[in-house]
Amino acid sequence: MSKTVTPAEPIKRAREPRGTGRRLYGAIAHKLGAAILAGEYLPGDVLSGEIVFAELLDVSRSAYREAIQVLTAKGLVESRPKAGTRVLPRNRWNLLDPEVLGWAFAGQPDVAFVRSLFELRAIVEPAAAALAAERRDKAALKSMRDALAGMTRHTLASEAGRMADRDFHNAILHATGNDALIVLSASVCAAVSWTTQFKHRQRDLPRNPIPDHRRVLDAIAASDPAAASEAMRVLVELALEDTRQSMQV
Amino acid sequence: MSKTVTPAEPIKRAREPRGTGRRLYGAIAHKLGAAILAGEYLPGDVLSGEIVFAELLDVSRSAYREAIQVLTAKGLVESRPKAGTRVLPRNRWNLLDPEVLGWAFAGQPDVAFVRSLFELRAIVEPAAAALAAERRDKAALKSMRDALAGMTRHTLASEAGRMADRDFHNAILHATGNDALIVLSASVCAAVSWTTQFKHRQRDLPRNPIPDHRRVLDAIAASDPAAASEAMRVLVELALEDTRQSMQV
DNA sequence: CTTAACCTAATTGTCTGAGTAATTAATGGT
DNA sequence: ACCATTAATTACTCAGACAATTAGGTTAAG
Repeated sequence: MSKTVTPAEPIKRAREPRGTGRRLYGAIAHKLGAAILAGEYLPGDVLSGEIVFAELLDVSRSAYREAIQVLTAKGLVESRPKAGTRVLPRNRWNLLDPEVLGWAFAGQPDVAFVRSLFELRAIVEPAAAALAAERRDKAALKSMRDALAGMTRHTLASEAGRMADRDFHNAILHATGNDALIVLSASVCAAVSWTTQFKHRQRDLPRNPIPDHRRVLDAIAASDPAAASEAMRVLVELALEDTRQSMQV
Repeated sequence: MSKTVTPAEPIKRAREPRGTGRRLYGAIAHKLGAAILAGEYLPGDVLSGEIVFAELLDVSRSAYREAIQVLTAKGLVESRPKAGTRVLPRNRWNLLDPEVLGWAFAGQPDVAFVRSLFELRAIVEPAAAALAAERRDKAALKSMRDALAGMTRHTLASEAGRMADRDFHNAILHATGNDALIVLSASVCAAVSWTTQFKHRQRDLPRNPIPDHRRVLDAIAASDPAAASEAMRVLVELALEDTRQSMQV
């Protein structure tokens, strides 16, 4: 059933920590985007008119409209005169957009969606590892080695460690030299760090991830596509296994 | 070298055919987005301030700013007080966003980028076909059959035929039941129709695509993942071959 | 009764102009 | 040479008016 919805509370104008949205319109977009991803506003729901909604958020219509343009650009809503702006069906959402992904993980993420992401990783990353094994140059290998060193030094429980993990997967996708895959890296890496953070939020790491990563690196360094692909396949599968335990996926 | 850039000419206010951008801010976003994708504005370039740029486009600052929010949401530009709004490096662009993809193909698309897209298809679509073979239901099979019938009835030279082709690939990705893959479908299908249109722009179709598609459909209907994957692999490879001939990829 | 054309009202879209806040770059003191 | 302070530039936010579009109801015709 589609009904017209209103915001729960005004936007906090106080400077927020950072990352949510440095500017007012960004904060609004974040708030609404997260609400939509959390299922607070359902597809088909229409956001009560610009004037009343902006009024309730205690912001100007300009700022509200600019936020709506952001959501529109990401396929979350659509606005038409007389009809209002309504939440689009889920299949129109750009779920792979890094920012949307962030909104999805701002709340309790849907287990089915997390499973989808791992399935995507299971498809893309082994293939990418194989390509990387064929095309890697010295610079790319150095990036991977540095990232692995970072993962070893800091643990995955720390922010720095998760960033190193992200860098590792990022370096592999970059080594493919494929623009489309590199763009996917932004999404995949976001998924990696979010799910990793999730695992640690609930229990501490049951398994040392370094050996898995090292096998991938060694295969790529040895220019062995088949081995790289297989090693990466195992890595993603184990990661899924860990995640499954901690969030009943 | 990064310099400050200005628009070439004002926005045509007359009602444009359709599809470019139904609203003024959409038209501005389309114009600027296409210009950026075409390399007219290079990464690092800064768009001369809001006031002067909007003035030169002959639009209000509101409309201009809303357009910039769209580009920002897609990772093409970034705005900061005192620094201006500048074009971001290419690796920040959301190249898989359907709208960005459209802008990329609005001009002469980069051959390396087209090759990247085919490589992505070659990775994703066979895997998706395999998953579809495992999980397809009657409704999904019907969608595929209908799409294939549409491709047969209209030719691929017509818009309707290309839409049917799009529907076919779309149906397969939907049949996987994987949200992440379904989102990718929007991008992949855009790539499919754009490249197909490109092929036909230069020479007429050298080969009948129906048998290739039918083999995929039959394998999925038979619940044979390996055969579906292989059939799809061949299909994408042949499509790449055709495209390679007509645009020196 | 169904269908098509028309009108109206509601809502988003666009414009203008003013003032605020953030950030960079220059300035001056230590 | 380095750090705090200041100034200037730019995007950001606000307010209010008017225009353009269209959903939905109304009327007329088939």
